[in-house]
Amino acid sequence: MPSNAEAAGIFRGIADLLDVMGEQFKPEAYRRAARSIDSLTEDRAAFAARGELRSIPGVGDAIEEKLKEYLATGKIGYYDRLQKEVPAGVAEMLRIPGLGPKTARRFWVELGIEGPAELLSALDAGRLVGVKGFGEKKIAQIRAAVDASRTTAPGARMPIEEAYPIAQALARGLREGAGAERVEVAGSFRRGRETVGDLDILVTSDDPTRAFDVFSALPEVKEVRLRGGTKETVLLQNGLQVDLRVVEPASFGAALVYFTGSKDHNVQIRSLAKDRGLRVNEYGVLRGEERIAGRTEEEVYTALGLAWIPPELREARGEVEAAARGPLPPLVGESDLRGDLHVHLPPDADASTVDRLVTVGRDRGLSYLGVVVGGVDSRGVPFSLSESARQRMRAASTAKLRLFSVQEIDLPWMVARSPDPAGADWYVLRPTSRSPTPPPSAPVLERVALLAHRAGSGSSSDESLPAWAALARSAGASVEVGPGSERLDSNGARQAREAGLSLAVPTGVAERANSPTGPVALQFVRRAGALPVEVRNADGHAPFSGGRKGGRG
DNA sequence: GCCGTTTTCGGCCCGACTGTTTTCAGTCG
Repeated sequence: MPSNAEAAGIFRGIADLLDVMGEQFKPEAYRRAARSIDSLTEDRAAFAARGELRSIPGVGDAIEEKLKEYLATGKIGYYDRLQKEVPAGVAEMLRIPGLGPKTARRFWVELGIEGPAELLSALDAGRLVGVKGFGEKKIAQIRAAVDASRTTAPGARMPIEEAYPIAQALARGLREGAGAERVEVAGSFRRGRETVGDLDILVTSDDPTRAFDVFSALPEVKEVRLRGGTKETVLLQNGLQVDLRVVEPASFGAALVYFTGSKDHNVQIRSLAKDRGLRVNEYGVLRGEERIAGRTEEEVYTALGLAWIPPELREARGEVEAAARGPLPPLVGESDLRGDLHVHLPPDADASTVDRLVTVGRDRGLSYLGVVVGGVDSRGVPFSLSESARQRMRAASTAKLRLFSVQEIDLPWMVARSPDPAGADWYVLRPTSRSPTPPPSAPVLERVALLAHRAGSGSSSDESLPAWAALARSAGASVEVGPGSERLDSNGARQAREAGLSLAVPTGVAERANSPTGPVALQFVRRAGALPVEVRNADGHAPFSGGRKGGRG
């Protein structure tokens, strides 16, 4: 079955080839369609079946025809024809940073260079020397970029939970060292995308040079790529690229909107502004030369006649139209969380671990915690919380913060042995590698609060999800959303939500203070558009709290 | 190639940065 990602990939390939051929607007049109198809939560085929391909933003007559052709034959003739016109290597040269379609075309047409390898030998042979527009620096720059692109995978994206501590450290370094009043990490990081390609950091400072100096000297930074009056680009030790921009306070909101994106969201609000005789850029909303908004994001959206839109929703999926109609319903937020259904303590947890958990839980304003007291670990080995920790759970559970015991069950294990009914207040079902999809006759237990379902590795269509959804529904269980291999990503969460399932968010309450789990999980459910009422641990009641006393071990 | 509460044709975001330039082209985000 051809996937959305494959179709999007072909359209990107078409865009690259058209770029090299010197087309003006078609490449962007194909890329826009590709982005749109990539972000679909429903398989494209389902749209085709209902004749709704045209409802996908960026898909018109021509691209609809090509999608239909792809669905029917698995190929797109137009792409095949283009590939015959342009050598594959010419489009490959676009992957080299700093080398765009104009240059690739010139190399190909004027110098007969048909790919990165030939480019390298041309450089070695000195064939670029004396060519108009190619000075000494430019040639050195191209060589460095070609060399770098052979060793590092271009376009590699980093999981957001991996980027999170790095972003926190950079922001902290800027706050402490550069005296920046406001520091905000924008880009896809702020939108809570599963992966980030780079980081965009915005700061306010009246001394940009000092901010750049401080930033370049942070231990995470490997080298400075470029530095101008308002912007610096660096490469981190781990290969991640980070852009730092210094903006004045009167423009901070506009810059935040601009650099948070997404690209398609920005395009949409710009065209909206144009309709109203306004202009939006990273400095503000302008009527003629007069800046009418820019200090805060709210100001910017209001000036455009829009309600403020949470960053997680800024993907040009209808959020602009909704914000034009009025305020958006508030998405689930940190302050809505009442408890955690699924808290893991470390293997050596004792009474003092429980005490620390209680302190953090109280500080976070939570009113219940379901602590895992036993189950099977990822290797299939049974584990059990120590007796001293269990005793402290019973003692420390209060009306204000109740502690519940949770038993984890993985599916084959559950089929083989029924769990001790007295052992837990509720259960968490965990799939294992041995049970990718539940059997139709999977037994249904009582008091299953949570299904920790493996995410479809970031793909937008997860074929096993319907089976898991059916199991969750029949068990009355919620599905866990968040980073990691046993939780749904935001696409999965959106699908689950559209299927009417309730969601659950880990709080990261038992993890170290700057752990990404809680904040990233919250971003994922928000990207799925979840309201507090759709999130089980945000609805004010502990699951099954009426029937049993907490703290049984 | 897409799109439209002014348009079915004529637009298509726009500013920063770099390098090779004497006023700009290319790339990037």
